[in-house]
Amino acid sequence: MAVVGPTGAGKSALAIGIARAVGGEIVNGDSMQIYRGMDIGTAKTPVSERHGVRHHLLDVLDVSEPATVAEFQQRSRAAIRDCRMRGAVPVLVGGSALYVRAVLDDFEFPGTDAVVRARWEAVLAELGPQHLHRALTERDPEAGAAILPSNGRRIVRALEVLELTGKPFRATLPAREYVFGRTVQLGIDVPRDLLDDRLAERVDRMWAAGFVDEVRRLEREGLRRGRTASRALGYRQLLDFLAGEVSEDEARADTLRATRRFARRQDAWFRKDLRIRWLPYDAHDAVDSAVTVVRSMA
RNA sequence: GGCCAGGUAGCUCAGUUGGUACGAGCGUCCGCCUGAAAAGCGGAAGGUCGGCGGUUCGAUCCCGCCCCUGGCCA
Repeated sequence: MAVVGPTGAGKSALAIGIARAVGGEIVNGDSMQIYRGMDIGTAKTPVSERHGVRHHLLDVLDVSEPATVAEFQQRSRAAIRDCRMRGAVPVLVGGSALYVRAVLDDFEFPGTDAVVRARWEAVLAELGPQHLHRALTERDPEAGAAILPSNGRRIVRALEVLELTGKPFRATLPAREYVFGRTVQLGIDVPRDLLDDRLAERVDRMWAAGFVDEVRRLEREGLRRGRTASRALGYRQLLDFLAGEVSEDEARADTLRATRRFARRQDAWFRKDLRIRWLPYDAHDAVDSAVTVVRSMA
């Protein structure tokens, strides 16, 4: 079972409720909660609120290490298999839509090579995305047509895959088909204006809980050089503040803005997945209905 | 009460020496997304240019009055 929805919708609490009711375990599907020490800013469920439910893939990376979807996919699937083998219901709690899909659906990642990647990135930095896009179109017209000339990141990856595999880069997402049997996704539905209010409160709470100090501490542990972790919501803005580039108030306002934008994007992404069963955010019987679903599949 | 600055997109502000507002950033809405995805990229919708009157062939830009905001002076 997967619990999805925009950030701040209440996924973690619902998932823990479900896990307790059916003898399940939580598998983290959040790209930033996998980092050790990123607690306040990622709204990681404190141990005291986990009610003894086992959590997988939390705190497994150092902030200076990069995270990747492919690696996450492997680890997450391993955790799910492990749960199933022990008879526990794995509950994937997903804030990161791509991560969730990479786990549940038939995603195959063609591999990567740091040297090849670095070379194309150097070309990108020097000549710009338009130039690279022409190079891509020459070698793989379909990928060239599917990827916008302004999107340097995707162009680089396409060229990397092309060079590595010698085969054209499939620039479109695979079909929505579960790889595991008996899979269900539950979405938490929150009206946007209400979500906006909640996110504002959440940012306030983070600040009150010492978010700035958390980032200051992580900065000493190498957050700034962490390719992935340094881009996390709030962390990025606070690093700018600590570097003296913006005021703390600006960092805070910007964090809220970015969080809202993110919530909208994630919501849009999940909405398109018609397999998701949506529950109202304030449904009192959410755990019960989830349990019914799980039982019906057993 | 007087003086100064200002009133242009939801917000912050550009701009037009009078001839259909070239606007920008942010926000909003929508779309794309396969090894950085809490990332990256794109598209769209929004404006009686404070109000009224005058000058003019024509005023957001000129003149008058009024209203509002901020600052200074009394």
